Order: sequence, then C-alpha cells, then structure tokens
Amino acid sequence: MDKKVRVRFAPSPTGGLHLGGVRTVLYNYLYARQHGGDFVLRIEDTDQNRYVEGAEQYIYDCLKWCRLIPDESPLKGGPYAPYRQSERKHLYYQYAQQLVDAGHAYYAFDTPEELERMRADLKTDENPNPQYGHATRGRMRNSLSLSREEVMQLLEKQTPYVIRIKMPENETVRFTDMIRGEVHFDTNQVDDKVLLKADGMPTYHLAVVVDDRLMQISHAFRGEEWLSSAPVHILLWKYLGWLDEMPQWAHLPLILKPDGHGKLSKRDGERLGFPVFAMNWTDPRTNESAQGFRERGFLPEAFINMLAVLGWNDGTEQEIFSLDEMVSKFSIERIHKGGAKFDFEKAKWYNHQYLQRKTGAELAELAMPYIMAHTATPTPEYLAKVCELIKERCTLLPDFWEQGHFFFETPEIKELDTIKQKWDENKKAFFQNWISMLESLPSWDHLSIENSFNEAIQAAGLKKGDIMLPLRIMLVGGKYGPGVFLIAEMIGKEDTVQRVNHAISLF
RNA sequence: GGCGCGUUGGUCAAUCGGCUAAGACGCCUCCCUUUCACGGAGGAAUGACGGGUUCGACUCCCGUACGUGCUACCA
Repeated sequence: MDKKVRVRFAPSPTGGLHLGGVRTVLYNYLYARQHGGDFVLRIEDTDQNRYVEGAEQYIYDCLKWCRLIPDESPLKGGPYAPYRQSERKHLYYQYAQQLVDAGHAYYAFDTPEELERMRADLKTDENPNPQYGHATRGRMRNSLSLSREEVMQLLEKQTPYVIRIKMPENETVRFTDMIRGEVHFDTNQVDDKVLLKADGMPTYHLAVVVDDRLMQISHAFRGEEWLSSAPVHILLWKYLGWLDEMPQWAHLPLILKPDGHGKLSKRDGERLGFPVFAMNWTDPRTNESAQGFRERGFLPEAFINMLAVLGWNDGTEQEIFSLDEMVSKFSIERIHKGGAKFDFEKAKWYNHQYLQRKTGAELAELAMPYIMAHTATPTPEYLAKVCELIKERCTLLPDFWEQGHFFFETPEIKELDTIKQKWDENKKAFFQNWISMLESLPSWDHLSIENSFNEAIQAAGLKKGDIMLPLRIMLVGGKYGPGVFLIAEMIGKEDTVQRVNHAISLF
C-alpha cells in the first residue's frame, strides 16, 4: 500500500517570494490535490541572521492571492506542528548525536578563522574551492583528528562546535529523481556538510531530512539548485535508518534570465522592467522595494497558468488551464528537465487572455481601485459597461484607466495638431450645426447620434472620413478607443456637447 | 578548477525510431476596422557538433562543445 501523499513547500522567510518559488508551490499543490494528499507549508527559519520581519506573513499573503492555500502551516497548525523550524530546534540535536554515536558524523571545533585559513592555504588554480572533506578533515580540529581526551576537554570547556556529516569514501550514492531519472554522485566529491551549527540550530541539510521524516513527507519537490546536495540528504536518510520512508525526489528546472546567464533574480526584474516577486515586497531593513505581479495588474489565475506552463505542458496544444484542470492534468513525467528563460511578453499575453474571459461586472470590480487611484469615482454599473467596451485593448489592470480615462474625465487633447492642420471654417460650421442638432435629439443612443451625424455631414457636403477622426480626438483626446458614437452615448449629451465646444474654442 | 544536471526557431515548446519537425508568444505582410485594439489570412525563423547503433534517428549510445547549478556554521 502506498503511503499517503504529503508534500511540502519550505521557504525561508528572508524576502520576497520569487516566481520560481510560486511555481514550486503550484506543483506541490497540484500534486497534493490530484492525489488527495496534504500540502504543508513549513517555514525554514534556521538562519537567525537572515530573519526578516514580516516575511512570513508576506508568504501567506502571496499564497492566499494565488489561491494555493496549504492544508497545514504555522498559521493554520496541523497534526505535525510546530511548522516553524526555529520552534523545532530541540528536535534536531538528538538526531545529530545519533549520527555522531554511529560514526557518521563528528564534532568540529574549527573557528571561522581556521576555516578561512584552510581554504586560503589549500586554494590553487586547480582547486579554487577546497572542501572540508575526507581529504582535509585530518588536518582540522575535529573529533576525528583529535584524541578522545582532547575532544572531551574541549567539550567540557564549552568550546563552540558544529557537527559535520562524515562523508564516506569511494561510494556512489544513487537515486531516482522523478524528473531526471537515475542520478548518481561519487561521495569523494561531496564535502562534510555542517549538520548542526554552533548556535544549536540545524542547517538546512539536517532539518529537511528530520522534518520531512517527522512530517511524513512522501514527495519532495524543490529547485534544481538542490540537486548537488541531494547525496548528503540521501545519506542522512540512510544513516538515520529511515531509507524505506524516504520521499521521492523531484528537482524542478530553474527559471532563467530572459537574456541568458543564470537564474532569474530580483535584479533582472528591475533591470528589464518586469516583476519577479508575486507581490510587492519592501525589505524592512533596507527599505528597498521590488514590484510584484499582483500590483503590476496581473490576475492570479493568469499568473498561475503562466507559471504552470513554464516547464510543463499536458502534451496537447492547450495553453489555458483553470486550476481544476491543472489538478487533473498535471503530471511530473511531463515536467521539463531543462531550465526555461522567463518571457514577460508571454506572461502579459496570458493576462490578456484571462481578462477577455471576464464579464464587465467582474472587470469593474478588479479595475475599480486603479480607476479610483486617479480620483475618478464611477458607479460599478457604469464602470462595468466601460470595461466591456475596452477590455480587448487591456492587458494589465492599470490599462483600464489608460484605455478608458476619457469615460471618467474630460481628456486633455493630446492630438490637437492632428485636427488643427486640416481645420477650416467648413468643419467649424459643421460641428456647430451638429451640436445644435444633438441638443434636440429625442433619444441619446449611439445609433441616433450616428444618424444625426450622417445627416449633418450630408447637409454640409463633407466627407465622413474627414470628420470622424477630429470628433474622436475631441471626445477622447487621442487616436484610440472604442467606437466614437458608443463613447458619446456613454459620456452623455452634456459632456459630448461640452467637449466638442471646448475643442472648437481651441482653434 | 571539480562534480551534477541540461541542450528542438529569438522565447515557451510537441514529437516516446518513420518528419514534408506541431502549436503558442514575439516579429513581418495583408484583410477587417473611417482610430486603437480584437479577429482573420499568410510569412520569416528550429533539431549544438562529431561519431556510432539501425532499413530508417530530433528521437537510442558515446564523445566534444555550449549552457546552467552546486562547491558557506545561507537556504
């Protein structure tokens, strides 16, 4: 019998939530839902130096916005609480000690300065990064190189120490990654990673395996940057005697910079002008802030859909997936092995697609804050009609103002010259005449308005094509927007007349 | 430097040995539209390289190149 599917997302609360992180959450979530399993959020706050106020709450907020709510978390609790590693501190020591007792780990008393010196001394062009491992541990101060008495003495004197894993020599660690298949490592190449720090906190390496085991995690999804340390984790599972309970690993491909050279970072977003975090993030210490997809005007559905397809597809031509569809169609076998360069244009295309699928009323609700930010206060009904009219030219939420501001305010006429160049007395007379016709128009709807316009054109002997653009510019301010007569209908007789009159006065 | 992982158009990608190599984004042309957009029709653009295996290789194997990750008492 297979054990119950339990997956986990384990971020460290040190800053904004990267889109790659959100994708990891998504894949976790999809896998859990698909298999009727549990999705747990575990906070990996073992590095007290990197603790950032508010970062944990921010993560909850991002997950909530994305609608990827964990079943168990520090906030929600659950049967395996606590879910914050700092609160689990007392749990780890015994396992580290167990490893020491079994000879799979050892005490190391080296100070940071000693470590630095070792690295400096051993550094060569051939080996720019000397490791603390089988080749070097003999010359360091640890319970392998020191006599039993010396070690006891150091311990008694409360000398600060760390516990390191003792990597075996000449072994090959193999495992099957759900995405990459067979992966193997030569243990001579991997160093004696610190498991327990001098402050008594575990490192990531110890904490993941202890917590994954204690929390009964069945499948572990994480970024490819962890692949190299997988042998440490696997050996830990083995040495702790839990190998038959080890989760299945899946190392997700990285999301890379659009212009090459490395994984996508916050800096790239700033440099290239797009968000990298799910939501706005301001670092409370430096006050540096970074924009989020949410604030840029993305819909969470579009954001999620775009991320899902960055590294996965269902094998068909389908590109738009609802969350439910993803849950049923997702499969780890179809996740790509190679990293993907992030394409902001495609992200915007997704948002446009999702915007088109919404009703005017739905869009009104989403766009309202952006409209009100410009101190306009339309009724929801009016905004809904506007949204319906302009949605196909909107990609991001702020576009509803850019594309529709003239429905809420008298626009500044930016294309004044376009009219001015061909302006003459005939046109002036035409508009004056038409306005007076409008005043007595019995019904204010776009068809009636256009009919009267056509009549006036004929009467004046002008060409409709020569008048349409000036009229648009008078009402809109520029050469864009939905049908002019629809606009006139929406803004009403009074504003229409007033805008035309105002324009005439400018020539 | 070492080790791991990867490699189909500019980008995301389909293809599980039969390919005249899908589709999408972006780009270009045209149509629609007396604006902009939407929509429609076209177009340019791809298997890193070299060896095998095979009747047949984008698909399998091996090398090379390139990319990328790790190489902290950070995750």
